[in-house]
Amino acid sequence: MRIKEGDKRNDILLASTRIFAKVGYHKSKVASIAEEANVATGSVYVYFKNKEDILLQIFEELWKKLYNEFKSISLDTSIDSPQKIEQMTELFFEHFTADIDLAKVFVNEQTQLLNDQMIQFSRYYYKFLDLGRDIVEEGKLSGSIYSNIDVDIFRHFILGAIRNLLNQWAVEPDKFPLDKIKTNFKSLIKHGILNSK
Amino acid sequence: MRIKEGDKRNDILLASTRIFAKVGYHKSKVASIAEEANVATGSVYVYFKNKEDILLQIFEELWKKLYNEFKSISLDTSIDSPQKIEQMTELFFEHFTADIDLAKVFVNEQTQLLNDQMIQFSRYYYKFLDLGRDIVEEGKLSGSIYSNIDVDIFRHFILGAIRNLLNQWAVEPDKFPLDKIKTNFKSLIKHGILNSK
Amino acid sequence: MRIKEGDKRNDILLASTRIFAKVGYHKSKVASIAEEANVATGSVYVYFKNKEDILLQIFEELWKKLYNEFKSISLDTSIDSPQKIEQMTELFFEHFTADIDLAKVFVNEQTQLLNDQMIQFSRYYYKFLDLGRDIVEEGKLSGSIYSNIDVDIFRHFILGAIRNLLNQWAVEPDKFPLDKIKTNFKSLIKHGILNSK
Amino acid sequence: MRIKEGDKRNDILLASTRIFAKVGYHKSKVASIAEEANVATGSVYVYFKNKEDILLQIFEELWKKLYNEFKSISLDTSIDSPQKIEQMTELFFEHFTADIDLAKVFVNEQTQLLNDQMIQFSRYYYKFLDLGRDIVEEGKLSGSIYSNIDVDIFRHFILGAIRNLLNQWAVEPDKFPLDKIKTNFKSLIKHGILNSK
DNA sequence: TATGAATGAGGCTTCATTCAT
DNA sequence: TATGAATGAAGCCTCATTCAT
Repeated sequence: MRIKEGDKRNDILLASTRIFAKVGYHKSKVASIAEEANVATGSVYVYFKNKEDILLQIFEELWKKLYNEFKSISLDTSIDSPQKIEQMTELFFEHFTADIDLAKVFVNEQTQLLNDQMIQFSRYYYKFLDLGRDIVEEGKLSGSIYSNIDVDIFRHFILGAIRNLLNQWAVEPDKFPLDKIKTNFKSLIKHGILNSK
Repeated sequence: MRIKEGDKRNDILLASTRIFAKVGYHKSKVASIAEEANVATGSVYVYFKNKEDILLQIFEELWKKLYNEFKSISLDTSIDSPQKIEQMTELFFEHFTADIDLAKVFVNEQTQLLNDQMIQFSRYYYKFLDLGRDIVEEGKLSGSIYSNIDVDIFRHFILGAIRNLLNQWAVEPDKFPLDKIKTNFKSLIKHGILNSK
Repeated sequence: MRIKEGDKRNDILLASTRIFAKVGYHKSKVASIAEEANVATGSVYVYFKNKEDILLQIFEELWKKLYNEFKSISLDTSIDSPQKIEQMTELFFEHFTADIDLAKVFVNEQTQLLNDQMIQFSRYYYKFLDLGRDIVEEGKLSGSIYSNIDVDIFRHFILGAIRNLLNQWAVEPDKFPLDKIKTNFKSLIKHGILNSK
Repeated sequence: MRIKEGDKRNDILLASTRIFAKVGYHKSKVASIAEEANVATGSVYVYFKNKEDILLQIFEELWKKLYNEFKSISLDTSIDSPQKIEQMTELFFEHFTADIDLAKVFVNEQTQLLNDQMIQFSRYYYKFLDLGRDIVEEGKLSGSIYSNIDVDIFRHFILGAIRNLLNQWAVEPDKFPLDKIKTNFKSLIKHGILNSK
């Protein structure tokens, strides 16, 4: 007996994340998702338009949450731009390492889906990207960040790097412990590799 | 008129790269590949075990070439480690921007394939990664690269960043001109974002 | 209007028997079976693992029925062993001549399937063979059957003979009327051909 | 280097018999046959119209040989009908037990092929059957064989029994040693099972 | 005759989606 | 809403046969 309405939709989202993480979106079967969610196959179509819609909704929820968390950092006037980037990075890693299946889905499915379904993809993702831009712009203006850095390129630089490190962590958590990843990541973003001393 | 040996296999590889780039591996149909290659459907199976094998062979050829090109840079004793990294980056961008379809396939399909078929995936990729490690180690020893950088993490940091930038370039070449990407990328890798004045 | 449960599975079994009888198992197409059963192609796979499974299930049902019918004869203590053999023969012919398609499938497909899928083949067939052995052993002990007859050989002797006669009847029913077959068969089994006067 | 012409055709026939015996006619691939025969795939079609033709030719050679061997027995006036049947039985077993692959092909493929290709099937098989009829008729006339036996039915009775016993021998030679099969078979044909003492 | 790469029709099976209940 | 049996379009792959050499 379900506690309240809406549970079923969420069960399906959670089950899908698990299944997508395990075998990949294209090899996942709607029937398996339904089974994993303890729901009838047909019920999936009560809550979602089709299989792709499930994936889109996973990303919708993901970016909605991330955007909202990031927004408060973005609006904080007590810290400077590089600190904001560091906090956002921290938050980003935290969010995904708390849910390894979600991390795998993000790493493996977002690029393709984005290329295919640019129009329908979560607006929150684009708003999230905008937040990033604003923060970097702010840093460039205040002089804390190199002024010659292209904001758009930097955003995709950093996202790509994070994504790949998350993937390595998800695949081999022992070889890539989170602390080490985060420390190195922050250092690389801030100072690069050159020992300019 | 029979075409001389070897051509058909290559025709199929080229056609597959085009098709995979356009619609993605999973949505590609073997029949479409055959048509694009001007070959009968069955001929695909003369040269490849199955559809996945085509993708594996694309990566085999890709990494074999890249590894060999990178090896000569790696062995060059006249340049230091940061310069090697810069040259390798340059070569990497060149290789993929010369073949936008190959770039798309690399960006969109490699991670999933690697997760699924770790064992069968091109050994040259792993040898390529090893080259990268050696160069960074060398730089750390010689003092030109920060000694606290973890080599494994750095390799995946840089690869992820490049991959995502290649993707942006492939999707919106006008918004992400190659020169701008390369300049920014090199600067970010070398010095990071902090304006240390 | 959905048909009540159980019907579709049986429809498919009956349709398969007809199709297998007409063109042989290997030349039968799943699509034809589905059409003959007034069912969608995919529905076949709701009830059966694959095409071979249909054939296995046909034999499963066949030998289950035959075994159960034979068991009651076997247990009857009011008749002696030769009479039991006669009754079983009678029943055997009856069962197959009542369903000529089933007869054809039995005649044409069982040996190959048995050689290929010994493990999955109906256990009822082996239990049926055991019943035959028990009856002959019983006859040998009571003295009504030659004691020098090897039971295993006799079982396969008689089965082979019946099978081939069923085949002739199925192919040319006019040339091989059932009564004649049965009379001759029983006589041959009992007394052989020698006119020992 | 081949010794003489005609070898290749025979190589293919022998290879086919082996392959058909091992996996069954329908599951045999022409390419496998060619490989087994050390011949190119295309060469098979130099000597045979198609795959089915190979099977037909195997049976053509088989029944031609058997017919010729049986004819001399049939014409021998020094032995009576039951003795002829015994000799033919002996010959039959000898022929197949000398070539277990041929036995398997005979057992598993003849019935289906006969049902499908009645017209093209070896005339020698029908002539062989005729020999059998003549001998039995002769026995009935001379009084050595029960006069109420139907010749056609008897022929198929005996062929079916032999075929099934050959199959058992081919599958489990240890459980069904040839001597035992032959002794029992002859006894059953001659006297049946009833202990009429 | 001999070859074996090339062909492409065809079949089995899968699985997202529907719909009668 | 919820179900899950039923659907049938679609795709991968096989393999008998051909044919240019």
